[in-house]
Amino acid sequence: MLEGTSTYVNMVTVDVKQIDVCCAPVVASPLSDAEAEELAAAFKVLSDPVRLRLFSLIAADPEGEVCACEVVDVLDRSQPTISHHLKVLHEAGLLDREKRGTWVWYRAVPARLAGLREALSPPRRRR
Amino acid sequence: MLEGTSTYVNMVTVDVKQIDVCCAPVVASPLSDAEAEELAAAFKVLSDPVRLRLFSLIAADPEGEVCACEVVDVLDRSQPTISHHLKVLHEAGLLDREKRGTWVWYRAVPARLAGLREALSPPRRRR
DNA sequence: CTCTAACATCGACGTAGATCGATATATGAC
DNA sequence: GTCATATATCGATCTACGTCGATGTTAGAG
Repeated sequence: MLEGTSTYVNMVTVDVKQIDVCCAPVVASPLSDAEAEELAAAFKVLSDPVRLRLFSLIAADPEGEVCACEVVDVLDRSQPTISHHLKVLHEAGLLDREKRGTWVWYRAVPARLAGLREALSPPRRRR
Repeated sequence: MLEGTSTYVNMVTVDVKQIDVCCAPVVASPLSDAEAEELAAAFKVLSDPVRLRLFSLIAADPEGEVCACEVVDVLDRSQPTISHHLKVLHEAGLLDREKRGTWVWYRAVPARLAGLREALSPPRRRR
């Protein structure tokens, strides 16, 4: 839900996937091919150090949001590279994006992170 | 600690690094360069669908351990490819490895998964 | 010893992706 | 309108890595 991508009719539409809780716990039962693809794609987004630092920078910010202009100079990468990584994080549902005038502000999406954490959760205790 | 890798003597052994809790929560404070590198490397291991299915297959097994010979035919990959992925998972500390005769048995390492889950945890509540 | 099966290693190939400079687009100031 | 700044897109380059066939290694059976 949310994030509607294309509305009702979506013919091909590779994604729609990423959204939401993402996946059942890896440890609970063997992942299907589709589940594995989806989860792997999510972790791939987190598998780059620059993206991790970008996300961390924004998620840990006391104001709760950060202007892109602030992070461009912090890490040792060019502006196009930073822009690229922010886009990847946004498309993965990890960052919310809001344009105000010339600037773009980013906020972390805690629910998305929680979804990934769920996938790493231990199985339900049996009694 | 734990995770002794090969028993006492292990000569070359590139790692030793990865071990343990891995990283402070991403959301708590901005990651350092080193922390980001380490965490990214960990997530990279989980960013391949075949590896995820392999790990899931083993972690979800009721016996708690799985022979490599059982998983070779399950996924649609060659034996060298499966062997490669099992090695990556083992070196990342996600799988324990025990050779018995001709066969090799793998077990999931829950603590390692918990470490990664920690890194995705929300920050401590303030009061 | 020979033979066979399980697993690992090697080398090569193909694709994905991180990076940058150049350039395009958008917004506000003047 | 012009100009400057913030951000996005494009195209090219370089490297990382998933994959496989061929081959090597180890272990048990006979």
